[in-house]
Amino acid sequence: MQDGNASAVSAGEKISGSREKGLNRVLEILEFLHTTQRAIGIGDLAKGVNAPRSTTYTLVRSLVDAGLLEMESDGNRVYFGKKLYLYGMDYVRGNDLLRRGRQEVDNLSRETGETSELCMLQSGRYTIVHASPGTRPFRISSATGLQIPLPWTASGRLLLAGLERTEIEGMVSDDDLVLPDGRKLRLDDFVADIGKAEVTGYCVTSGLVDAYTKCLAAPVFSAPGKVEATMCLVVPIDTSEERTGELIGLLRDRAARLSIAA
Amino acid sequence: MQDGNASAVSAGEKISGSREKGLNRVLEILEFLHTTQRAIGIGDLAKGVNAPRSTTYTLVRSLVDAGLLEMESDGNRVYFGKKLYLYGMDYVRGNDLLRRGRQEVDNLSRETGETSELCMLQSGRYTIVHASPGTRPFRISSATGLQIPLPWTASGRLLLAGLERTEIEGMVSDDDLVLPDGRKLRLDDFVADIGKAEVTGYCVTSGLVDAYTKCLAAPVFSAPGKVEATMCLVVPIDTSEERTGELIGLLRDRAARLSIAA
DNA sequence: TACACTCGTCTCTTGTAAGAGACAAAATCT
DNA sequence: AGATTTTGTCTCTTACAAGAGACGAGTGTA
Repeated sequence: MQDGNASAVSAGEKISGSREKGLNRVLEILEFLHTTQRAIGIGDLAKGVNAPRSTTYTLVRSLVDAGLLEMESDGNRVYFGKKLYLYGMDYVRGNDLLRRGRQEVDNLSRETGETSELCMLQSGRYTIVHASPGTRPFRISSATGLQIPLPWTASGRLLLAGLERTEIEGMVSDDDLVLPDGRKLRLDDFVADIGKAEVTGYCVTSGLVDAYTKCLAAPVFSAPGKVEATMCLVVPIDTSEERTGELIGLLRDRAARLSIAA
Repeated sequence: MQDGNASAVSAGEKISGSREKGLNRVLEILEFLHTTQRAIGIGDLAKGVNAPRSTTYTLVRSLVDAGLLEMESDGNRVYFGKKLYLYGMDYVRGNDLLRRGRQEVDNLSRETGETSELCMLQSGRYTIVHASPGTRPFRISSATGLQIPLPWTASGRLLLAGLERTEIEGMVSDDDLVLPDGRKLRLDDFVADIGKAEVTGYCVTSGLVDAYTKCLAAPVFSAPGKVEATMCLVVPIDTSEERTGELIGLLRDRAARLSIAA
């Protein structure tokens, strides 16, 4: 059953090397475009995923023909195509949690004026699946699809609830424990946080991703004990105790509502 | 550049036959899931795209590991995965026209109460890229991602504006000319319709897809003369001349607004 | 006008992935 | 309980795709 199978052992990378399977090349291409977030020339693409140029041309042509990628009007650079958008919408349609979660997040940020996000694990990485900006003058950064080390976030602590310590270790690299400001988190503390978050049913982190915000998160369950996603609010770090409490209450309420129809 | 290259020759299908490239198999799998619109067992999937079972298992595993597909909780059936959703959102972000088009369509259907759609060509096929349902008691069918023969729609007539007759023939099969009620359209008439739509700057079709609706469409240009998309409204066939005229005016206005910042 | 790039296409070779098929275990039917 | 189908995994062969590299055309820069 899909357990820690050989290939899933994270990085791997196998020293680049020889004959690579076409499909893998394609997966790398897609992932690369996801990180660049913009159209890119085929030559650069080949460099970026370090694949041979000839191969890259062939694969890109297939993908463009299939509509997964689209050629920019300049006839050289490529980026994601309509087909991927359509498949993505299919995913949304087939996924109640995501569809309703997006809705709740949008509501929440409109009602509170704060930045709100829906987060999930995506192949072992913390991922912001949907974000709604809030109305504060200074924009709190956060974009859909962004991937962040689990230990930097409140949501990360909730998403790992119920996992064995060894499993957690497997999902968190040493680099992940180093915060943006250079401080290093101890794994023991992180594991302890996870346990605490599980029993309290929410999690707050202050000044982890940056010094000026704190992050409030509540779990969304797909089954008793199984955390499928989190909803969170990103607020200024000097938000009062009182308001923070209110927001957490609201957040937990909405997250619970989402949990119902798993 | 990219002109009618060998592979693009539509159907092809090559009588199924022998060794198929892995990537192609994957593309077929994705397309198959797009048509079924729901999770499906791996065995059935193999049948559906008629690929060997062993191959299908291998490919599906790759795709699941990569997050393009997700395994249903029953551990057998698969459907689209979060990665595809994220890539799809990347596409939206990188595509002004789509982003603003979705917005306009939502506005339009809210303001008029009618079903509204944004349509584009997707590898030679007419595709409903975004749809917003409208408030009428009877739901007019139309789903995002739906693909319909070009001659059945008003939008189809606009999207082919400016193409040579031979190009049009290449994009329309004989089957496409047969309407849902069995009537057969003459290709000449269709080509004539396209020319007419181009000069009038909008298009109305009555009772083509079904007997109870008419379809109003207006073109969205990405460059002078180049129709990139259409916006359309689907209304009851007995809508008065007067209201139809109003709606067309509104539609053309909004479509023109979309055309500005190509 | 030479020089140093990158781009897109082609050809040829060989390493390897697609596929056939066999298998045990699980699920489903009778 | 036996019969029948389906599921997931494995092995082995060979057809063929990935890759190396050469080529001409295009672009910039010294």
